[in-house]
This record gives sequence, structure tokens and C-alpha cells, in this order.
Amino acid sequence: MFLMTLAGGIPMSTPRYSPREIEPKWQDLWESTGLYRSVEDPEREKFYCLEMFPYPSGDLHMGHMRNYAIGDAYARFLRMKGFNVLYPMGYDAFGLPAENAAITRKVDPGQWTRSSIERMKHVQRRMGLSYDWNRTLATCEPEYYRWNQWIFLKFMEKGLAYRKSAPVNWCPSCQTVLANEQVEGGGCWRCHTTVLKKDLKQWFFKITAYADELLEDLERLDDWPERVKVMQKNWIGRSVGAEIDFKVTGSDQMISTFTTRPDTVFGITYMVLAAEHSLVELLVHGTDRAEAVMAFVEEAKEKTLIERTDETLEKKGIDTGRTFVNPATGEEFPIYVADYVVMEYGTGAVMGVPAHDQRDFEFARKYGLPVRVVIQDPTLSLREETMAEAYVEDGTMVNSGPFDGRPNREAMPDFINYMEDNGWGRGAVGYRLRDWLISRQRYWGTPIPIIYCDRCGEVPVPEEDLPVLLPTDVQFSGEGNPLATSKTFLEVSCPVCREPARRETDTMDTFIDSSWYPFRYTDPSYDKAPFDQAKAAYWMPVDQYIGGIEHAILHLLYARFFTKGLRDLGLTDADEPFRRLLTQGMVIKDGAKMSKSMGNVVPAEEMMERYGADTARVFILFASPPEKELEWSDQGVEGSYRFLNRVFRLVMENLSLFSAEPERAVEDDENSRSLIRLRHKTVKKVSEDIERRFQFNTAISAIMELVNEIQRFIAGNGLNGAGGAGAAAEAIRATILLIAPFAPHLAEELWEATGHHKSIFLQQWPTFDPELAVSEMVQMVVQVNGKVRARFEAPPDTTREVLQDAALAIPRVREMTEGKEVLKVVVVPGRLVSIVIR
RNA sequence: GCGAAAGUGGCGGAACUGGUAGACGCGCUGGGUUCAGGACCCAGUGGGGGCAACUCCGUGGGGGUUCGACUCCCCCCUUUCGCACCA
Repeated sequence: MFLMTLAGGIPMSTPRYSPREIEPKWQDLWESTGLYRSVEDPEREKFYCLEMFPYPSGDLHMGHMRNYAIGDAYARFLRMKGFNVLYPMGYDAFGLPAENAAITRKVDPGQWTRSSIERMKHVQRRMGLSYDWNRTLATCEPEYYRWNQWIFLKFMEKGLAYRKSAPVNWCPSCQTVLANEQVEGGGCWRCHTTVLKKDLKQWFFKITAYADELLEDLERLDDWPERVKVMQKNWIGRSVGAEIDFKVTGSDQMISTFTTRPDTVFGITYMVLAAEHSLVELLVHGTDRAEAVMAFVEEAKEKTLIERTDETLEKKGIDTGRTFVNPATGEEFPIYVADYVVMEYGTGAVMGVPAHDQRDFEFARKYGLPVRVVIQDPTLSLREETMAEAYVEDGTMVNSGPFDGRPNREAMPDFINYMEDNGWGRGAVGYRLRDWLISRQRYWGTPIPIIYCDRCGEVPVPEEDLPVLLPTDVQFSGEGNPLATSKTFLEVSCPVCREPARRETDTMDTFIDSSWYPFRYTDPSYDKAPFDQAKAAYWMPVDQYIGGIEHAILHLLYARFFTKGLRDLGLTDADEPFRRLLTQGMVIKDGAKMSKSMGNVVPAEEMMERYGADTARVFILFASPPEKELEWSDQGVEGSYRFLNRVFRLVMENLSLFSAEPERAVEDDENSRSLIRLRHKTVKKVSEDIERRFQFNTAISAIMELVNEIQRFIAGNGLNGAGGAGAAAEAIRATILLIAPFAPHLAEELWEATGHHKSIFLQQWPTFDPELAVSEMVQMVVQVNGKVRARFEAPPDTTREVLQDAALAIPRVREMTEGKEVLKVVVVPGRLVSIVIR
């Protein structure tokens, strides 16, 4: 274990850097002393640092490791800066993989999940993460999910949870319904199976009640990545327009449509209903068109979302034979059913204005419907017969009765008033955002606390009966919801009338679990409410949230909605859950995302086994800035290992600097002076890179430079200079402190070796003197006509005049300027002198 | 199609407010140490020319602003990501 070397004839033994020994040693010590436990303290400034909690698959992969390396470095840095830091970890423990394991391998989902959690926790501990493990939680435990149920009931009282029938997304592979946010490109977000439509009566959360607030508050999230905000904005999809009612000819039925272009109402020449529209059947019932139309409807419903939204396909429709009246003109036009109109947006009915909407134009040309120009292009004269495409720009209103001659944009408000006055339309705002479908036909989730009674209807489970526990007497056959196989669960008496009733067997979307967990960490064992309001008021909101971009809409939008909902229940003052968001980049290898199918996975545990956690962490943070992709490099890891070895040796070989009475660094010697300055400069750079820029890669490279310089200093006999030993000792001391957030085990070990008895994480982060954080002499560049022609040294605070004279006095510069006219001299102190000659 | 981000040595990346392009690391080359390999230490390393001082070219391409552009403006190309009949 000890390597014998001979240095200068004196036998010397230097211990070797052995992460395998020092890492467990410090992990045990941190745990036994409770170093990272956090307690509310109104006297101290709090900082809540949080990583997206993982689904406990049992495998901790490089993406996780990167996530935690970033968060832990930041949390440790903030602690040393004096903040009262909350840094917890938990497990998003409900979900399909556990249930699938139950089906295929006959294991209990609870057991499967708990053992996966233990495996992940084991690797997390091994990484040396500074979590307050006392606050850990798992969403599959009744102590947690009972509060999902509680919140559900409160939301229900507030009208934020309700049940309705609707055509919903169904994943045939996962055998459950999905929320709109969970359908990506027509496929299931989890397994990518093509999603089908099903008519079901399901539970929803009324996220649309907060559509405007969710949109407006994005503006205030200054420290969120722009692209996440844009994605949320597009998802909410607010558009201003009008709702217009049309009377069906020969009937009392009204059809309501949403449009962003009420100014084109005079140009309506037909109307289209979505296949799912509730009026379709009613309209054609008993007519000779009934058979053909209903066949078309069935065919459209059969198609998957992908087929229906394929833009390359021609729009197909069918005339219902029925007509409606355009209230603006009094004319009669046909009603079609077409596949390009979807029930999900607006009212599922669209007014057709071929002259001014490209889709309508194509549809009209195909089915021989009239085109009527009502907005005239100011430069060209649009002619209905010759138009090749719709005119979608602004212009002057024509063929529009009292509005003729007015610019369409300007006339819009008046037009809406006109419709309102005449009672057939009104200003309206449309959203793409739909209410959040939360029912899932699966077992491993939170039971929805509802009882169905033939007499009383939907009865909420009384609060005192919570939690509604997941039963264990269930069959995992792979067919249907296992909950429905539990008699003890299903059969219940109605809380109101005591007659036999049955429980809801659907469970909640697991995104509910992750929508409020940051609150729960503030007191995870609290049993009177989801969280202790006083404690949450101290810690919330999360100051720094770190996670993958894949949750840009899903989790982050739901959590924002929940926070607003909880606020309106009077449980918190927070409007937003996450003040700052960092979306980390992917970890890739050989140009592709690390995945089992690619065979390019680097196992986290193996990494740590070989090099230790500190090396893995330093490499991950050094190789790339956090929000960018990280290209894995085995050789790069070697480099980080070598660096930590160098730091270890630098300290261990110079312990004598710390054993004697500490010598103060003095600036008497030129070498000492520059080392002192470099130390201050490095402290400044590392502090700012972590704090302001979140750039751990440049912070670490600055530490490397300092280490290189200390080595050169010692090798070049710098210790013999006046104050040399002091300057070296202080530089080494700073190095250990600066590296602590990145390589915490090594830092503790070296801190102890240099004579300290308390954890380095109880130590203040080093400070710097701004005056000393600049070099004594800076290199100046002299440019002649934009090209670097000479260099000279000068103190950084030299005046412009002196710098200019010095530059012009350089022989080479004199040579070049001789006989030429000096047009201009630009002097940037500390940088350059730029001379323009002719 | 629309929107966003990004293109810098052999590689990962730096250059923060327009001011020495390539910090730091990897790799590579030469040397030292070693029985040897590894590890370690020293030196070099964008391309071309030159013995050298030095010089020309160089941040996806083209133009522009400026004493000065990786950085700002315009056009184009490529890549990645997101959205995609949104009425």
C-alpha cells in the first residue's frame, strides 16, 4: 500500500491515492455525524437545491450520475458559502415497470420497487452525494400517496377535479389511457405504440382553469431556459378570436365554431364537423345521406392519430346533405364532415373560408365549393376563379356589408361588437391545452378515492378513511386492471347511504406524484396534511432545479399547475415551484445516446469501482458544460484520475508545510508574489464560474492551472524564496477547498492530512482580494493596422498615455511607423495598443 | 413547413461586456527515469513557408460594420431538438 521512493537520498514514503479506502471512510463519517441534515433556521438564508427524482428502475445510469454530480457540487458549494441548504432525494416509485415485472415474473410490485430503490440508493451513496437522507421519500408508500388522494378530494371540492366522458387516448400496449401531454407524435410517450381513440368516462384535472396564469407566469421565470418556456407556451397555445354560432337549416340546432379570423365571416361558404362531433349523427339521422356519412365517420374514427394528422395526405370529407345559415349574409351553405378537423381543438367544428385559409382553399377546390374573397390584397386584385392559393395576409375588407373598405385588422374589434350586438357571436380565447386526464387503468398507482353508489352516484371517500390502500389480493394476468380482481377492494358500502357500492378501480397518473413532491421534502413524515405549511413556507420554492429536457412540458407543466392549485387551497404562498431551472444535456458515447440497444452503456458502478466516485464526478463536470451534451471518453476519465492523483501527491509530499508553525505568505519574493496572485485569481474564477455561470468545466480547469503552477513553483525552488513556504501552503490550502465540491472525499482526506479536525464542509469557502486577483504584469499587444506586431509587459493599471508611448517606442513598431502617417491610436489598458497607419 | 439552439485543432472544449483564437484536458511527437512495460517528470503540438528572427492563412460559406469580429448585422449551407392540419 505504500510506495517507497528515494528522493535526494532520504528514504521517504508517500501514501498512494486510494479512493477505494478513503471514499467509504468519509461516506460513513458524513452519515454518522449527520453532516448534511438540514433544519429550518429563519436566521440563515435558505437555498433549496433539487434534482428531478428518479424512477427506481434499479439501474443508475450516466444520465442520473451527471444530474447528481451537478446538483451535489452546487449544494456543497452553497453550504460552504454559508447558505442553509436543503438537498433531498426520493423515488418516483409508482409506474408500469413494477407492474410488468409482476405480470411476467410473478413478483410483488411493492417488493420489486423497494429493492430497486435500495439498489439505486446504494449507488447514490457510493457517489458520495450530500443528501439529507432523513428526508427521503418513495411515492408508492401510503404515507405519501394518501396525500395524492387528499389533494384529489380538495381539488374536487374546488371543481378542479371532475369526471366526464370524452374520446380519450388509449395505448393498447400499456393498456391504459393517456393525457394529451403523454402522446408524442401520435405514440405513447413510454412505449411509442400508436395511440387509439376511445370513448370513456374518466377523471380530469382542470388545468385549463390556469391556462392564462400558466402562460403569463412564464414571463416571470427569468432563470428558466428560453426553449422550455417556448415549448410550454406553444403547448398552452393561446389564440384570440371569436366563437360564432350557426343555425342549422330546418332545425333548432346551433353549431358553434371557434375562429381566429372573425373578419372573414362574410367569406364562409361551408362548414366542417369533426367525425367525433356529437351533432353528426343527429344531423344525418333518417336522411338518405345517413349511411354514407356514418360509414365515413366510422372510417375516420378507425384511423390512428398519425394517419389523421398526416399533412401529406389529401383532405377527405363528405357532404352531410344538411345546410346552415351564414348569419352575416343570410345565405345557406353545406355542412361537411372531414378528417382534417379534430375534436381536440376548439369546438370540433370549423367555418370554411376558402379564400383566406389554405386548408379550406384546398378542400373547397376538391369538392367544388365556392370561393369568396372578403379581404382584398392591397397590391394585386384577387380573383376568385384564378386564385391558386388562399390569401392569408391582411388587406381591405370587401363583400363584407357595412365593413367594406376597412382594413381588416383594425375592423376586428368592431366586427366582434357587431356579432355580439346581433347575438350570433362573441369574442373568445381558444387554447390548445386540454384538461389533464388522470385516470389510469393500472394497478401500481394511487387509487382514486371515489365510491360509486347506485343511489348516491359518485361519492368521495371521506377524508378520515384515507388512505385508500392498494390491495394485495390481486391477480396479475396481463389482462385488464388487476385492481378489479380484488373483492376486498371492490366491494364497499356507500359512505352516504351505507348500501353496497363499488370502488373506482382506476388509479392516478403517476405524474401527480411528481407534481408536488418538492413540498413533501420539507417535512416528509408530516401526517396532518401533505406538508407542514410553515416549513414549506421557509423552503419553497425550489431555488435550483436540475433535470432532463424531456420533462419540458409534462412534469414541469403539471408541477406548475399543482403549485397554483395548492396555493388556491390556501396551503402555500408560492406561485411557482421552481425559481431556476437547469436542463442538463444528454450523455452520449460514440456520437449516440447511451442505451442498451446501442451497446454503449458505461455502468456507473463499474466506473466508481475502477477510479472512485471523485474521478467520475470530476470527469463528468469537466468534460462539458452542464446544459450541453457530454461525450463520454474513457481516456478523459483517465485524465481526471491522473489529475486527482497529482493533487493528492502535491499535498502529501508537502505536508511539512503544514506541520510546523504556519508561515505567512509575504510578497517579498517575485515568485511568491505571482503565486499569491494566481491563488486569488483562481478563487475568484472558480467562485464566479460556479455561482454565476454554472460552468463547472472552466472552474475545474482553473484549479488545474493552479495545481500546475504550484508544482512549478515548488520544483523551481520557490519554497526557498522569502515567504515561499507560506505562499505554497496557502495555495495548496485554497486548492483543497476549491476542489471540495467536485471531489469531496479527496478534499476531506487532504483537509484532514493538513491538520484539520473538522469536516471541510463546515469550512468557509475561500475569499479573494480583488486587488490581488489580477496579475502583477500583463502582456500588452501592439497591433499595426489590425495585425499583432509586437508585445510588451506592463502593470495592469498603466495609463493610456504611458502605454501608447511605450508601444510607439518599441523598435519594431518604430520601424513600421517610420515615414508613415499615424491616423489613429486606440489604447485598451490591460489589453492592447492598436495603431492605424497609412 | 414553422420555431429554437448550435457549427472553433486529430478529439472534448475555452475565449464572460467586440480586444493576443485554441485556456484546461485527451491524444500524438521527442527526451528523461526504468532490466522492461506502466506510472511519473521535462519539452513540443492549428495549417503552410523559413536555419532563424519572422511571415502568410485560419473559428461552416459569402458579404457588411469596426482601428479590431468566434463574438454585432444581412444572406446562404449543415446538424440537433421541439411543434406540426391549432381552425
